[in-house]
Amino acid sequence: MKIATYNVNGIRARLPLLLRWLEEQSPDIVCLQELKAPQEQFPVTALNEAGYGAVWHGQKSWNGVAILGKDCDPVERRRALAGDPADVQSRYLEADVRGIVIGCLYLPNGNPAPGPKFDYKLRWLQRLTTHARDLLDSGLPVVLAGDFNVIPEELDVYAPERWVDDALFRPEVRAAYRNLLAQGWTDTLRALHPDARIYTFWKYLRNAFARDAGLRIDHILLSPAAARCLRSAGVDRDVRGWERTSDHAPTWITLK
DNA sequence: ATGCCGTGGAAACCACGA
Repeated sequence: MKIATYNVNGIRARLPLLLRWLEEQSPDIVCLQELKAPQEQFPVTALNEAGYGAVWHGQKSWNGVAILGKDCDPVERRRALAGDPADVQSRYLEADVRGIVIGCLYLPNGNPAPGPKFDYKLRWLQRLTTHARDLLDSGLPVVLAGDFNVIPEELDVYAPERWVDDALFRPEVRAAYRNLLAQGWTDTLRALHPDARIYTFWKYLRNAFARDAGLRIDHILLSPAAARCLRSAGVDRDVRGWERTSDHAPTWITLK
C-alpha cells in the first residue's frame, strides 16, 4: 500500500504531469493540495479515467484539497476542522479509504510573521492538534498527510540561519508541530531516515532545485495503529525536475 | 534574500505562495 501527498500548485495547470506521475508510480492513496480551482472545475473525469476515485474540496483561486483512491471511491468524513465556523478556506479534507482514515491538510503559510496571517496559522495548528487527539482516541489507523508549511528541524532546510524569522521555521510553529507529534504521531520520513537531508520543496526562484536549496515541509504522519505497518518512505524528487512542474515534489510511504 | 518564478483572476497588473 503506497500513500502519497503532493502539493500540485494548481491542478488545472498540473493535470498532464499529475497523470504521468500517477501512471508511473501507481500510488494507492493520494492527498493533493493547492488545487487552486473552484469545486466544479476539478478534473474528476480525467482522474476517473486514470483509475482513481476522488473526493475534493475546491475554492476559487486559492487552497483546495483532494483525496484520491486507486480503483476505489474515498468516503468523505469531514471537510473542515472544527473550532472556527467563519473559516472558509478549503484546507482540510478527511475520508475513509481502504480501511484507513486519511486526513489531507494544507496548513496556512503564515507569512509575514508576526501578523494576522501568522496568528491564523497558529490557531489552525491548534485546531488541527485538537482534532488529531480525537483521531488518536478513535484507535483507528490514521494518516495525516499534506503540506504542513512547517520546517521541523535545522536538518530540514538548506540554510537554517536564513529562515529563523520565517513563519515556516519560527519557534512557536516548530513547538506546535512537536506538540502535535508528542500525542503519539510518527513523522514517517524522519523516523526511517533520521540523519538524511531529504527535501520536498524547492522555490522556483534562483535555480533552487539545481542548487538543492530545499525545504522539508510536506509530511506524512501515522497514528500508532498505522505506524506498526510502516515499511518505507521517500520523495519522488525527479518529478520536481520535469517540465511545467510544481514547486513541491510528491512525498510517499509504503505500508504492509 | 529583495518575489528573480509560477498560477489564477481580473484587467493589461495584482494577490499570493514559502
